[in-house]
Amino acid sequence: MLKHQAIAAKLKNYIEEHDLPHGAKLPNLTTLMELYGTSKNTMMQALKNLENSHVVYQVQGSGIFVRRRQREAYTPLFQNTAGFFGNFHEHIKHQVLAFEKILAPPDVAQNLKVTSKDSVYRILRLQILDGAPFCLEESFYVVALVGELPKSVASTSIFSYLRQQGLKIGFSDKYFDSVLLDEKQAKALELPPNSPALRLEDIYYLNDGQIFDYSRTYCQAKFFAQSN
Amino acid sequence: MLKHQAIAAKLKNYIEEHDLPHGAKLPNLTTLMELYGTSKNTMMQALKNLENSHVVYQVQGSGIFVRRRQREAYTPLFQNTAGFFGNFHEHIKHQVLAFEKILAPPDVAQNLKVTSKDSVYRILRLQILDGAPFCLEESFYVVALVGELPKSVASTSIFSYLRQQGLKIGFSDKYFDSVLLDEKQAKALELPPNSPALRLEDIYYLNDGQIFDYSRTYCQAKFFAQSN
DNA sequence: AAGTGGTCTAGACCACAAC
DNA sequence: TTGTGGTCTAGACCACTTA
Repeated sequence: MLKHQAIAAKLKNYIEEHDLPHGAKLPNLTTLMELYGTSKNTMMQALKNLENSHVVYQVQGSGIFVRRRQREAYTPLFQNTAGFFGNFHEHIKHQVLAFEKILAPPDVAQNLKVTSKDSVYRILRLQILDGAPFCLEESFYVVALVGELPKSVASTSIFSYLRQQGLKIGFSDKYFDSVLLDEKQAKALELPPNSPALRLEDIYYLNDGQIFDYSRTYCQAKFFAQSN
Repeated sequence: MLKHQAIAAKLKNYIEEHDLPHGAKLPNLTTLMELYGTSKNTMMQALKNLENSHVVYQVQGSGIFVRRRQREAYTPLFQNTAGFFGNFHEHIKHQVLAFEKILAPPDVAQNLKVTSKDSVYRILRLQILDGAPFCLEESFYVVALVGELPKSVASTSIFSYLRQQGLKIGFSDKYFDSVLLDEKQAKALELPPNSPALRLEDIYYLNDGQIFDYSRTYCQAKFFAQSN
């Protein structure tokens, strides 16, 4: 763990443990630097992390203050630098509805930038959070890049497995809009048909810029995002 | 303009002018530092900007590469550090459907953290992009914080006006989910009733942590966001 | 082993806010 | 005017990739 991340975590903990209210003033930069035994640059970076994750806000010439958000029940759209549902992986269970190796359908091939003669894994899963259906996810992995996948990985975190296999996951493009669920989707999510839902499309790249995963996720959750 | 921002802008320009493809390798860090006459830290910061705005990706031990996204027609959910629709303000026209000073309705008062005896401006606007309805926005401003607003500001950028008046706008919380449009909303947006749409709720804070604006926006656009 | 990105430091200097 | 956050630099040292 990097030093600035460790410092950010400590400061965040301090704020949560002491339950500091919105607007509470923290010690000034110099004091924080001494407190955490670090340089100005590193302390600033730790504070920037916390600013980006809604924990503090900084006002030039004035001070550093605690930031609290109003609604706690919303799901963060992006968890810091982790991917979608970064910190939620632990709480989410997967029910595998389909696991097959097929030739890439045309639209999938296009998104993965492969030909329709290339093999992909198609995995359809229901994500379950606290016992209730949360998201319906259909994902496609390029066999040539991820290698052979045992069926058992589908019920856990596929990304963790791939990382263990030595794959270097880089970054992703995320596209989303609002749609009506069709009958099948609604049924899987235990919602009435024609319910509105968020559709999220992800294109995941390896470290070296190659696309290895395309996925479509449907969910009705309420999301939260931050901006400065 | 900060040095690292200026450098980021130049490098981005260079990539676009030369239409470099996804995966094209850029000069190494040391070379870039010399090229732009700056220090390692500042160059890294410029590159981080570009990484966050999807222009490049960096691979430790390997190099710095051009990143291009697949779909260009999507609206960025967050434009760099600017707010929602940061760079789009110029292209958006506003059709004012309501402009009134009222006592804060209960739900609005709660979101603004004021009492229902406090006055707020209620402004209902249709945002028009390239001649077509794009978003329907209902926003509430705390009179005690923003002062008297001339009705004419509603047809332009209210935030620009407030900044001119000396208000320091700080940050915002953004909540969103997917809903069905009711008849009125659909009609305003020229969509069939019961169309699905994205609902975005924003709570805007001043520099000093006070809430001055709460707004609800409905739109059917396709959005784009990035993650690393 | 050589090359490339990434983190951290110490200190100079700048910009804004509060008094 | 003083205090506070914010930017930039130069250089040491670390971590990863490539060959």
